[in-house]
Amino acid sequence: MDTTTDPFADRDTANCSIARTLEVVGEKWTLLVLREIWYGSSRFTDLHRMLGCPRNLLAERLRKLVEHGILATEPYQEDGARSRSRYAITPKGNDLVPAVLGLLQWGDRYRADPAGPAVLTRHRGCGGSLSVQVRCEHDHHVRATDIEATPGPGFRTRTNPVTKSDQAPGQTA
Amino acid sequence: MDTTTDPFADRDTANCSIARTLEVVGEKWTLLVLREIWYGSSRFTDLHRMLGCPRNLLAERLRKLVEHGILATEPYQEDGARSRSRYAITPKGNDLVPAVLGLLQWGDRYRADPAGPAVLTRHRGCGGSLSVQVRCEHDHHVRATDIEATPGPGFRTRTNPVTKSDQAPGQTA
DNA sequence: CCTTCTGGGTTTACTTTTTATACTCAGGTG
DNA sequence: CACCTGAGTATAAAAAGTAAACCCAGAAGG
Repeated sequence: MDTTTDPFADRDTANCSIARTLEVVGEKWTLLVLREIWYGSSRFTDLHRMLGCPRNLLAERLRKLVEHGILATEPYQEDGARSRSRYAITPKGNDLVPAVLGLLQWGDRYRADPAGPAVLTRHRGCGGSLSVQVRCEHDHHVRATDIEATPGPGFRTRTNPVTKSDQAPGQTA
Repeated sequence: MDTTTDPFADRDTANCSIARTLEVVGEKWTLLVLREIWYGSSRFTDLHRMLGCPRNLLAERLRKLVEHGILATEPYQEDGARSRSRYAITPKGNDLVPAVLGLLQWGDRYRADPAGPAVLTRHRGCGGSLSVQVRCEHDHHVRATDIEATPGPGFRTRTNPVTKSDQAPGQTA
């Protein structure tokens, strides 16, 4: 590792989209709440029964997911009952599917039940089983070892809060 | 939701590959440790400096990742120094790339710096930028709303710990 | 041989999250 | 009016995370 010329060695690690995503969905239960909603639950009590998590945490997680526009509440009414609200996934929430399916795929490969995966995912209609893939814009399959990370437009170093194109290399700590 | 015929309504939610994956990599800092290693760090001190996380947590996370075969330690030696060990990602660890890139992609879309993503990922060689995609085995692009989940071979209900075709009902716990 | 330095941790005291369980509140039903 | 249900709040105890000090092995200097 050449730390003197690698711009990453001095980058501002707080400015990271992985970290920012985890700030929203990285707490315990959050991704599992979404899982249950994808699997068909939508009401507080159902989510609580399926997850077995503390009720206050469930309430808090739902609030945060709604705040961030990943879930939306919509009113519903069972007859002979007052109107209540339930939780539905939004398109922004659905954009988390590749990430979560990536976790599912890894778990299926390395940590599934001896009998096999508990859940199979299929393309509705065509019925084909799914996989999460990394592709480049020329549609090549990209293996982990063929990924190259470079500074983007929002890149910042620790010492230089904003990196513009004419930026001189910063010094190490 | 028809809870009387939906097998998912009574499924054993603990038997889930998403949950099992999160047991390994779902704790705070774990995925960020992997991020740093993908970005090029490998030594304890470098990881600690980049992440700014508590040293004991870093040690614990590294231990767990090694235990699970996601990282491996390998000895290295700078001259005039004793041999130490550093951390390298394994193929099993690299299989987490789609999931993590999924998180990155979501963060880039919804929570990036106003200037744009801090980091660009490219296909080495071809240079094309990357995307994480869900595809079916017939290579169709699959949108979140076109995903269907069905019970797989390891499927269990709460009341039936193991679901085989001929299974008699067992007791819980 | 003794002291100091460095990388790679461990210990400890403290704060924040999570957990479990009890309680509340707004309608609707008998 | 008492009671039930879904959807939460409140609260106390346990677990996880944090910050900062401490430790240890070997190399280097004196």
